[in-house]
Amino acid sequence: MRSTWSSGICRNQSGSRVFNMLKKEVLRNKNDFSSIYRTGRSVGDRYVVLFFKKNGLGYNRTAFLASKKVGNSVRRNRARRLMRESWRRIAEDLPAGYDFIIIARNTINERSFQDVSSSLNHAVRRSRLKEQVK
RNA sequence: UGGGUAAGACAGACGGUCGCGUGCAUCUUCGGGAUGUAUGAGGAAAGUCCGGGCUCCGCAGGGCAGGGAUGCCGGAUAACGUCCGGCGUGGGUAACCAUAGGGAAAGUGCAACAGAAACACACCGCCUAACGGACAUGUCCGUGGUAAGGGUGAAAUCGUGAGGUAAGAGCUCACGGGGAGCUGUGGUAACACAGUUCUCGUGUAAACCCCAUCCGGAGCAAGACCAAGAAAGGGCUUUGGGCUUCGGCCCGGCGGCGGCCCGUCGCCGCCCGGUAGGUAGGUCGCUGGAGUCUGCCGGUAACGGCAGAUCGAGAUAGAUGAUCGUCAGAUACAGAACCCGGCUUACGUCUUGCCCAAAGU
RNA sequence: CGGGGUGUAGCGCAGUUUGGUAGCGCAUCUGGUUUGGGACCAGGAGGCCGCGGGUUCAAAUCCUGCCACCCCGA
Repeated sequence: MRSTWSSGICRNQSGSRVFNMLKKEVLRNKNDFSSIYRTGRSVGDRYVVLFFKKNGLGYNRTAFLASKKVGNSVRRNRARRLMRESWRRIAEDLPAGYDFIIIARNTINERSFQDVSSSLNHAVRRSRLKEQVK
């Protein structure tokens, strides 16, 4: 009876599915990465940098990166988890057919979920993706 | 109470909501979908410093040289450079801690600068008994003796006292110190203690070396398989030499087996780009093992034996997060990547034993 | 994840094998030369030899732990 208690957040009752990241929505090919870096657009904010580009598919693909500049593996994992959780809450409002790369800056250390989430929201707003769709 | 020292434990818990990996079951539009359920990082997962398992190099073989590692004794272990218990040495008021700790009377090398001299020494100093010379009955010069004193140095011939002497010297003696040999006692042994004989110039082997013991190379990106794309074609000629019963055998060449030899395995002409590998993907390897827990027994201990119970990650751009509440308060170092045993390094909280100091009873 | 290498003056490098003096080039500073500058000439300063222990009388060098950077392997 999950749909009963989660009716406010989950869209099962209203017909659309719950947002989960499927495996095909993970960006992993090396050529796609260099293509996005070369010809895609980018938006930077205080804690994250967002790259994006149209991919010609009917769905979005996303990658979360934290380089060694961020810190050791614990800090890198923490950064990616915060970014992924933030992304999960806004991803279904984004237009379909894009590739995204979300990169952690080293300022992300010691930051709370609230900080990272608002930073990522700010970056998405500045990217004007939603206006482009309209 | 303060300081120190040793050993051990934990690594927030519980509940609500959303989210993630994997196993299993069911459904399925077969999609790396859905639902349910179980489970889901560490004491160091780290550094990659050692030791193994496993895989490939055909087997992992022998000898030699060379190289590497270890190095008190006994034990533990699959093994170790690890661990345990002892011995010696050093440090600390103590509890306790550290210890690459074999051999320098097998040989070679090195010891800068300073200093006269660093396997043997005479610069200053002391003496000149013996020998030679001069003046002349005592001095000077030569020659020679001397390591007690000065000075140099990290290090200079065992220390103190007495005898002795021309002056001195383990030259002699007393006491003390070091080393080697022998004997005895205790101990499995390292070693300790006692006696006795001889002896008294250093350090360095984390310098070469000697002695004893051990060591093949790479590493899961090892390696195996699957399907896909692409290529497996042509020419010159008779294809290492010999024998042949046409199966092969002997010799030779090339290559592999970390170096050489032995041994062994594979291959055998030339040319045309000239050979069979390369690219990206998937599956396996991939977690049940020197496993974990409990009890009993043996052992000072490391550890071992027996019995019972139990299954606790397996990702592949890489799964543990977000948020709310309660507990007095809530966290440092930090994330499995083939698997184990250690070492080292990083680090929060708590408990216990012991030592020192001060005060009180 | 695994394998290998390098850290010496502001920069680029010797010296480490065989332990005792830390050196070279460029840059920098001072003086000379020039009307001035460059070039040239002469002189000087600048180093806890990546960090911590150990061996040794003595360590950049030998041994042993850390740290940082770089390279290679699908």
